[in-house]
Amino acid sequence: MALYSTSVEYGLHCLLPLCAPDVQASSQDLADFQGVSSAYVAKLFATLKRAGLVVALEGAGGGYRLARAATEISVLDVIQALEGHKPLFQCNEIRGNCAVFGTQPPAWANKGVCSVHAVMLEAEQQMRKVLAAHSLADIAARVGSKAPKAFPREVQAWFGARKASRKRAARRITPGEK
Amino acid sequence: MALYSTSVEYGLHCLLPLCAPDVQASSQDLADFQGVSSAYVAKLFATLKRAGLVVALEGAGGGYRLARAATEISVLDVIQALEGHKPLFQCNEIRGNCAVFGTQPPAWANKGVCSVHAVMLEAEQQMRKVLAAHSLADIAARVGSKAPKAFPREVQAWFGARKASRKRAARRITPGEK
DNA sequence: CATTACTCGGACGAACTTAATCCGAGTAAT
DNA sequence: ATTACTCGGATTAAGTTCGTCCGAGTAATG
Repeated sequence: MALYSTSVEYGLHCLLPLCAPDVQASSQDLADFQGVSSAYVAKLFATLKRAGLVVALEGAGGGYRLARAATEISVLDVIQALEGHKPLFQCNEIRGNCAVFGTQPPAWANKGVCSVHAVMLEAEQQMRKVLAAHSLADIAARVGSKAPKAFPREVQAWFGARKASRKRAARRITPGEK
Repeated sequence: MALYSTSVEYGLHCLLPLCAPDVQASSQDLADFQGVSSAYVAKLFATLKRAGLVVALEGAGGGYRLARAATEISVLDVIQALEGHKPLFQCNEIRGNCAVFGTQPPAWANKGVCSVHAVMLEAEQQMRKVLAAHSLADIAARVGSKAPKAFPREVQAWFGARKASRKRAARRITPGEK
Protein backbone atom coordinates (compact mmCIF):
# COMPACT_ATOMS: atom_id res chain seq x y z
CA MET A 1 0.00 0.00 0.00
CA ALA A 2 2.88 2.37 0.69
CA LEU A 3 6.36 2.66 -0.80
CA TYR A 4 8.13 1.83 2.45
CA SER A 5 6.83 -1.22 4.22
CA THR A 6 5.77 -1.78 7.80
CA SER A 7 9.31 -2.88 8.67
CA VAL A 8 10.44 0.73 8.61
CA GLU A 9 7.64 1.86 10.88
CA TYR A 10 8.21 -0.93 13.39
CA GLY A 11 11.96 -0.50 13.27
CA LEU A 12 11.98 3.24 13.81
CA HIS A 13 9.46 3.19 16.64
CA CYS A 14 11.21 0.36 18.44
CA LEU A 15 14.55 2.13 18.16
CA LEU A 16 13.27 5.24 19.90
CA PRO A 17 13.31 3.92 23.49
CA LEU A 18 16.97 3.01 22.96
CA CYS A 19 17.83 6.67 22.45
CA ALA A 20 17.63 7.38 26.15
CA PRO A 21 21.04 7.14 27.84
CA ASP A 22 22.12 3.72 29.13
CA VAL A 23 19.09 1.86 27.94
CA GLN A 24 19.22 -1.75 26.92
CA ALA A 25 16.18 -3.82 26.08
CA SER A 26 15.31 -7.10 24.42
CA SER A 27 13.41 -7.15 21.15
CA GLN A 28 10.58 -8.77 23.05
CA ASP A 29 10.33 -5.86 25.47
CA LEU A 30 10.61 -3.25 22.74
CA ALA A 31 7.85 -4.88 20.71
CA ASP A 32 5.53 -5.22 23.70
CA PHE A 33 6.25 -1.63 24.66
CA GLN A 34 5.08 -0.44 21.23
CA GLY A 35 2.34 -3.01 20.92
CA VAL A 36 3.55 -4.73 17.76
CA SER A 37 4.41 -8.30 16.76
CA SER A 38 7.36 -9.40 18.87
CA ALA A 39 8.52 -12.21 16.60
CA TYR A 40 8.68 -9.85 13.67
CA VAL A 41 10.56 -7.18 15.59
CA ALA A 42 13.08 -9.85 16.58
CA LYS A 43 13.72 -10.49 12.94
CA LEU A 44 14.06 -6.80 12.18
CA PHE A 45 16.60 -6.26 14.93
CA ALA A 46 18.68 -9.13 13.65
CA THR A 47 18.86 -7.20 10.40
CA LEU A 48 19.67 -3.96 12.20
CA LYS A 49 22.53 -5.70 13.95
CA ARG A 50 23.89 -7.06 10.69
CA ALA A 51 23.82 -3.50 9.38
CA GLY A 52 25.81 -2.32 12.37
CA LEU A 53 23.19 0.02 13.83
CA VAL A 54 22.70 -1.87 17.08
CA VAL A 55 24.77 -4.27 19.15
CA ALA A 56 23.33 -7.35 20.82
CA LEU A 57 23.98 -8.66 24.30
CA GLU A 58 23.07 -12.33 24.52
CA GLY A 59 21.93 -14.41 27.43
CA ALA A 60 19.61 -13.68 30.31
CA GLY A 61 19.23 -9.96 30.95
CA GLY A 62 20.71 -9.21 27.58
CA GLY A 63 19.16 -7.13 24.83
CA TYR A 64 19.94 -4.50 22.25
CA ARG A 65 21.73 -1.19 22.50
CA LEU A 66 22.51 1.44 19.90
CA ALA A 67 25.87 0.87 18.24
CA ARG A 68 26.60 4.60 18.16
CA ALA A 69 25.13 7.86 19.41
CA ALA A 70 21.48 8.46 18.49
CA THR A 71 22.52 11.72 16.86
CA GLU A 72 24.66 9.72 14.42
CA ILE A 73 21.92 7.39 13.19
CA SER A 74 19.75 8.92 10.50
CA VAL A 75 16.33 7.83 9.37
CA LEU A 76 17.90 6.98 6.04
CA ASP A 77 20.36 4.64 7.77
CA VAL A 78 17.48 2.71 9.30
CA ILE A 79 15.54 2.55 6.04
CA GLN A 80 18.53 1.29 4.09
CA ALA A 81 19.31 -1.30 6.73
CA LEU A 82 15.78 -2.70 6.74
CA GLU A 83 14.74 -2.40 3.11
CA GLY A 84 18.14 -2.70 1.48
CA HIS A 85 19.24 -0.07 -0.99
CA LYS A 86 16.09 0.29 -3.05
CA PRO A 87 16.31 2.94 -5.74
CA LEU A 88 13.19 4.99 -6.38
CA PHE A 89 13.19 3.73 -9.95
CA GLN A 90 15.04 1.02 -11.78
CA CYS A 91 16.03 1.94 -15.31
CA ASN A 92 16.10 -1.00 -17.69
CA GLU A 93 17.53 1.07 -20.51
CA ILE A 94 14.60 0.43 -22.75
CA ARG A 95 15.55 3.58 -24.68
CA GLY A 96 18.05 1.34 -26.51
CA ASN A 97 15.30 -1.01 -27.70
CA CYS A 98 13.69 1.57 -29.96
CA ALA A 99 12.52 -0.20 -33.11
CA VAL A 100 14.01 2.32 -35.51
CA PHE A 101 17.50 1.41 -34.28
CA GLY A 102 17.51 -2.08 -35.75
CA THR A 103 19.92 -4.51 -34.09
CA GLN A 104 22.42 -2.06 -32.61
CA PRO A 105 21.41 1.25 -31.03
CA PRO A 106 23.46 4.25 -32.18
CA ALA A 107 25.93 5.84 -29.80
CA TRP A 108 23.82 8.93 -29.09
CA ALA A 109 20.90 6.86 -27.83
CA ASN A 110 22.70 5.59 -24.74
CA LYS A 111 24.69 8.73 -24.15
CA GLY A 112 24.45 10.05 -20.61
CA VAL A 113 21.60 9.14 -18.29
CA CYS A 114 18.22 8.14 -19.66
CA SER A 115 16.01 11.24 -19.61
CA VAL A 116 13.26 9.50 -17.71
CA HIS A 117 15.74 8.13 -15.23
CA ALA A 118 17.27 11.55 -14.70
CA VAL A 119 14.03 12.96 -13.35
CA MET A 120 13.66 10.06 -10.97
CA LEU A 121 17.23 10.40 -9.74
CA GLU A 122 16.68 14.05 -8.96
CA ALA A 123 13.52 13.27 -7.03
CA GLU A 124 15.24 10.47 -5.14
CA GLN A 125 18.14 12.71 -4.21
CA GLN A 126 15.83 15.33 -2.72
CA MET A 127 13.99 12.68 -0.76
CA ARG A 128 17.14 11.11 0.62
CA LYS A 129 18.46 14.50 1.61
CA VAL A 130 15.54 14.98 3.96
CA LEU A 131 15.73 11.45 5.35
CA ALA A 132 19.45 11.80 5.99
CA ALA A 133 18.98 15.13 7.76
CA HIS A 134 16.87 13.69 10.58
CA SER A 135 18.45 11.51 13.25
CA LEU A 136 16.87 9.18 15.77
CA ALA A 137 17.79 11.70 18.45
CA ASP A 138 15.81 14.41 16.64
CA ILE A 139 12.68 12.29 16.58
CA ALA A 140 13.07 11.17 20.16
CA ALA A 141 13.48 14.81 21.21
CA ARG A 142 10.35 15.84 19.35
CA VAL A 143 8.35 13.10 21.02
CA GLY A 144 9.80 14.13 24.36
CA SER A 145 8.78 17.74 23.87
CA LYS A 146 5.14 16.69 23.55
CA ALA A 147 5.15 14.43 26.58
CA PRO A 148 4.73 15.56 30.18
CA LYS A 149 7.86 15.83 32.26
CA ALA A 150 7.21 12.60 34.16
CA PHE A 151 7.03 10.48 31.02
CA PRO A 152 10.68 9.41 30.78
CA ARG A 153 10.53 8.15 34.36
CA GLU A 154 7.39 6.16 33.62
CA VAL A 155 9.06 4.55 30.63
CA GLN A 156 12.12 3.65 32.62
CA ALA A 157 9.87 2.24 35.34
CA TRP A 158 8.00 0.13 32.79
CA PHE A 159 11.15 -1.50 31.48
CA GLY A 160 12.36 -2.12 35.00
CA ALA A 161 9.06 -3.65 36.08
CA ARG A 162 9.07 -5.73 32.95
CA LYS A 163 12.35 -7.30 33.80
CA ALA A 164 11.29 -7.98 37.37
CA SER A 165 7.97 -9.55 36.40
CA ARG A 166 9.79 -11.86 34.02
CA LYS A 167 11.83 -13.29 36.82
CA ARG A 168 8.89 -13.66 39.12
CA ALA A 169 6.80 -15.35 36.45
CA ALA A 170 9.66 -17.70 35.67
CA ARG A 171 9.83 -18.82 39.27
CA ARG A 172 6.18 -19.80 39.20
CA ILE A 173 6.31 -22.06 36.20
CA THR A 174 6.65 -25.74 37.02
CA PRO A 175 9.50 -27.43 35.13
CA GLY A 176 7.34 -29.61 32.90
CA GLU A 177 4.88 -26.87 31.99
CA LYS A 178 4.99 -25.34 28.57
CA MET B 1 13.38 -4.27 -6.38
CA ALA B 2 12.62 -0.56 -6.77
CA LEU B 3 10.02 1.66 -5.14
CA TYR B 4 8.22 2.41 -8.37
CA SER B 5 7.41 -0.61 -10.49
CA THR B 6 8.01 -1.36 -14.13
CA SER B 7 4.58 0.05 -14.98
CA VAL B 8 5.91 3.56 -14.54
CA GLU B 9 8.89 2.94 -16.78
CA TYR B 10 6.81 1.36 -19.52
CA GLY B 11 4.12 3.98 -19.24
CA LEU B 12 6.42 6.98 -19.41
CA HIS B 13 8.47 5.67 -22.31
CA CYS B 14 5.41 4.70 -24.31
CA LEU B 15 3.83 8.11 -23.75
CA LEU B 16 6.83 9.94 -25.23
CA PRO B 17 6.08 9.28 -28.90
CA LEU B 18 2.63 10.74 -28.35
CA CYS B 19 4.18 14.09 -27.45
CA ALA B 20 4.89 14.90 -31.09
CA PRO B 21 2.10 16.96 -32.65
CA ASP B 22 -0.79 15.08 -34.22
CA VAL B 23 0.42 11.62 -33.34
CA GLN B 24 -1.93 8.77 -32.68
CA ALA B 25 -0.85 5.20 -32.15
CA SER B 26 -2.22 1.93 -30.84
CA SER B 27 -0.87 0.41 -27.65
CA GLN B 28 0.45 -2.42 -29.81
CA ASP B 29 2.52 -0.04 -31.93
CA LEU B 30 3.81 1.91 -28.95
CA ALA B 31 4.92 -1.26 -27.20
CA ASP B 32 6.64 -2.66 -30.27
CA PHE B 33 8.30 0.68 -30.85
CA GLN B 34 9.83 0.59 -27.37
CA GLY B 35 10.42 -3.15 -27.40
CA VAL B 36 8.30 -4.06 -24.38
CA SER B 37 5.41 -6.43 -23.70
CA SER B 38 2.46 -5.28 -25.79
CA ALA B 39 -0.24 -7.00 -23.77
CA TYR B 40 0.98 -5.32 -20.64
CA VAL B 41 1.18 -1.89 -22.22
CA ALA B 42 -2.40 -2.35 -23.38
CA LYS B 43 -3.42 -2.79 -19.79
CA LEU B 44 -1.45 0.25 -18.68
CA PHE B 45 -3.03 2.48 -21.28
CA ALA B 46 -6.48 1.38 -20.22
CA THR B 47 -5.53 2.69 -16.79
CA LEU B 48 -4.14 5.92 -18.23
CA LYS B 49 -7.40 6.48 -20.05
CA ARG B 50 -9.42 5.91 -16.90
CA ALA B 51 -7.22 8.54 -15.24
CA GLY B 52 -7.96 10.98 -18.05
CA LEU B 53 -4.41 11.34 -19.35
CA VAL B 54 -5.08 9.87 -22.79
CA VAL B 55 -8.12 9.46 -25.02
CA ALA B 56 -8.83 6.31 -27.02
CA LEU B 57 -10.02 6.03 -30.59
CA GLU B 58 -11.55 2.61 -31.19
CA GLY B 59 -11.81 0.55 -34.34
CA ALA B 60 -9.40 -0.05 -37.19
CA GLY B 61 -6.84 2.71 -37.49
CA GLY B 62 -7.66 3.90 -33.99
CA GLY B 63 -5.27 4.30 -31.10
CA TYR B 64 -4.34 6.61 -28.27
CA ARG B 65 -3.72 10.32 -28.13
CA LEU B 66 -2.83 12.63 -25.26
CA ALA B 67 -5.86 14.08 -23.55
CA ARG B 68 -4.15 17.46 -23.11
CA ALA B 69 -0.94 19.22 -24.07
CA ALA B 70 2.26 17.36 -23.23
CA THR B 71 3.39 20.40 -21.25
CA GLU B 72 0.39 19.90 -18.95
CA ILE B 73 1.10 16.28 -18.05
CA SER B 74 3.65 15.87 -15.29
CA VAL B 75 5.66 12.81 -14.40
CA LEU B 76 3.78 12.79 -11.11
CA ASP B 77 0.47 12.62 -12.97
CA VAL B 78 1.61 9.50 -14.78
CA ILE B 79 2.92 7.87 -11.63
CA GLN B 80 -0.26 8.53 -9.71
CA ALA B 81 -2.38 7.24 -12.56
CA LEU B 82 -0.45 3.98 -12.83
CA GLU B 83 0.41 3.23 -9.21
CA GLY B 84 -2.50 4.92 -7.52
CA HIS B 85 -1.84 7.40 -4.76
CA LYS B 86 0.81 5.56 -2.80
CA PRO B 87 2.17 7.49 0.15
CA LEU B 88 5.87 7.10 0.88
CA PHE B 89 4.96 5.77 4.29
CA GLN B 90 1.78 4.62 5.92
CA CYS B 91 1.43 5.59 9.55
CA ASN B 92 -0.51 3.08 11.63
CA GLU B 93 -0.44 5.32 14.68
CA ILE B 94 1.39 2.81 16.77
CA ARG B 95 2.51 5.65 19.02
CA GLY B 96 -0.91 5.27 20.69
CA ASN B 97 -0.21 1.62 21.55
CA CYS B 98 2.54 2.43 24.01
CA ALA B 99 2.29 0.02 26.91
CA VAL B 100 2.55 2.68 29.61
CA PHE B 101 -0.71 4.22 28.40
CA GLY B 102 -2.91 1.34 29.50
CA THR B 103 -6.24 1.08 27.71
CA GLN B 104 -6.66 4.67 26.55
CA PRO B 105 -3.77 6.80 25.28
CA PRO B 106 -3.60 10.29 26.80
CA ALA B 107 -4.48 13.29 24.66
CA TRP B 108 -0.91 14.49 24.20
CA ALA B 109 0.17 11.19 22.62
CA ASN B 110 -1.92 11.61 19.48
CA LYS B 111 -1.54 15.36 19.29
CA GLY B 112 -0.42 16.58 15.89
CA VAL B 113 1.36 14.36 13.41
CA CYS B 114 3.37 11.35 14.56
CA SER B 115 7.00 12.44 14.75
CA VAL B 116 8.18 9.58 12.58
CA HIS B 117 5.46 10.26 10.07
CA ALA B 118 6.38 13.94 9.94
CA VAL B 119 9.86 13.19 8.63
CA MET B 120 8.45 10.91 5.96
CA LEU B 121 5.88 13.49 4.89
CA GLU B 122 8.58 16.10 4.45
CA ALA B 123 10.67 13.73 2.34
CA GLU B 124 7.66 12.79 0.26
CA GLN B 125 6.77 16.40 -0.35
CA GLN B 126 10.26 17.18 -1.66
CA MET B 127 10.15 14.17 -3.92
CA ARG B 128 6.74 15.01 -5.34
CA LYS B 129 7.81 18.58 -5.93
CA VAL B 130 10.49 17.39 -8.35
CA LEU B 131 8.21 14.89 -10.06
CA ALA B 132 5.52 17.50 -10.52
CA ALA B 133 7.98 19.99 -11.99
CA HIS B 134 8.87 17.85 -15.02
CA SER B 135 6.36 17.38 -17.82
CA LEU B 136 6.27 14.83 -20.62
CA ALA B 137 7.17 17.63 -22.99
CA ASP B 138 10.34 18.37 -21.00
CA ILE B 139 11.51 14.78 -21.25
CA ALA B 140 10.64 14.50 -24.91
CA ALA B 141 12.56 17.70 -25.59
CA ARG B 142 15.61 16.41 -23.75
CA VAL B 143 15.57 13.19 -25.75
CA GLY B 144 15.17 15.22 -28.92
CA SER B 145 18.16 17.38 -28.12
CA LYS B 146 20.37 14.29 -28.02
CA ALA B 147 19.08 12.82 -31.25
CA PRO B 148 20.22 13.81 -34.75
CA LYS B 149 17.99 16.12 -36.70
CA ALA B 150 16.60 13.38 -38.91
CA PHE B 151 15.33 11.29 -36.01
CA PRO B 152 11.79 12.67 -35.75
CA ARG B 153 11.24 11.93 -39.43
CA GLU B 154 12.46 8.37 -38.98
CA VAL B 155 10.08 7.85 -36.13
CA GLN B 156 7.16 9.19 -38.07
CA ALA B 157 8.15 6.96 -40.99
CA TRP B 158 8.26 3.93 -38.72
CA PHE B 159 4.74 4.45 -37.46
CA GLY B 160 3.52 5.01 -40.99
CA ALA B 161 5.21 1.89 -42.32
CA ARG B 162 3.87 -0.04 -39.39
CA LYS B 163 0.33 0.84 -40.26
CA ALA B 164 0.85 -0.04 -43.92
CA SER B 165 2.51 -3.39 -43.19
CA ARG B 166 -0.39 -4.31 -40.97
CA LYS B 167 -2.81 -3.97 -43.81
CA ARG B 168 -0.62 -5.89 -46.19
CA ALA B 169 0.02 -8.68 -43.69
CA ALA B 170 -3.64 -8.93 -42.91
CA ARG B 171 -4.48 -9.49 -46.54
CA ARG B 172 -2.16 -12.49 -46.66
CA ILE B 173 -3.59 -14.39 -43.73
CA THR B 174 -6.11 -17.06 -44.68
CA PRO B 175 -9.38 -16.82 -42.71
CA GLY B 176 -8.94 -20.05 -40.72
CA GLU B 177 -5.33 -19.43 -39.85
CA LYS B 178 -4.42 -18.44 -36.37
C1' DC C 1 30.09 -26.37 38.75
C1' DA C 2 25.48 -27.73 36.79
C1' DT C 3 21.12 -25.97 35.74
C1' DT C 4 17.87 -22.76 34.20
C1' DA C 5 15.66 -19.80 31.26
C1' DC C 6 16.25 -15.88 28.63
C1' DT C 7 18.37 -13.99 24.59
C1' DC C 8 19.51 -13.86 19.64
C1' DG C 9 19.35 -15.82 14.92
C1' DG C 10 18.00 -18.15 10.92
C1' DA C 11 14.57 -21.38 8.59
C1' DC C 12 9.80 -21.88 7.34
C1' DG C 13 4.98 -20.81 5.64
C1' DA C 14 0.81 -17.80 4.36
C1' DA C 15 -1.01 -13.65 2.13
C1' DC C 16 -0.67 -10.02 -0.90
C1' DT C 17 1.04 -7.23 -4.85
C1' DT C 18 2.92 -7.07 -9.29
C1' DA C 19 3.92 -8.62 -14.03
C1' DA C 20 2.16 -10.66 -17.86
C1' DT C 21 -1.30 -13.15 -20.76
C1' DC C 22 -5.56 -14.26 -23.01
C1' DC C 23 -10.01 -13.64 -24.84
C1' DG C 24 -14.41 -11.06 -25.57
C1' DA C 25 -17.01 -6.50 -27.09
C1' DG C 26 -17.25 -2.67 -30.00
C1' DT C 27 -16.16 0.21 -34.07
C1' DA C 28 -14.09 2.26 -38.28
C1' DA C 29 -12.76 0.90 -42.75
C1' DT C 30 -13.58 -1.96 -46.85
C1' DA D 1 -22.48 -6.70 -44.70
C1' DT D 2 -18.07 -8.20 -43.71
C1' DT D 3 -13.55 -7.83 -42.04
C1' DA D 4 -10.09 -7.13 -38.92
C1' DC D 5 -8.21 -4.00 -35.87
C1' DT D 6 -8.83 -1.58 -31.61
C1' DC D 7 -9.80 -1.23 -26.63
C1' DG D 8 -11.04 -3.32 -22.07
C1' DG D 9 -11.64 -6.43 -18.39
C1' DA D 10 -11.06 -11.18 -16.38
C1' DT D 11 -7.54 -14.67 -15.40
C1' DT D 12 -3.03 -16.77 -14.25
C1' DA D 13 1.96 -17.10 -12.61
C1' DA D 14 5.86 -15.25 -9.99
C1' DG D 15 8.05 -12.59 -6.57
C1' DT D 16 7.97 -9.99 -2.17
C1' DT D 17 6.46 -9.02 2.27
C1' DC D 18 4.64 -10.04 6.68
C1' DG D 19 4.47 -12.94 10.33
C1' DT D 20 5.48 -17.31 13.03
C1' DC D 21 8.14 -21.02 14.87
C1' DC D 22 11.99 -23.52 16.58
C1' DG D 23 17.03 -24.28 17.46
C1' DA D 24 21.86 -22.49 19.32
C1' DG D 25 24.33 -19.93 22.61
C1' DT D 26 25.11 -17.38 26.92
C1' DA D 27 24.65 -14.87 31.35
C1' DA D 28 22.64 -15.46 35.73
C1' DT D 29 21.53 -18.61 39.63
C1' DG D 30 21.69 -22.15 43.25
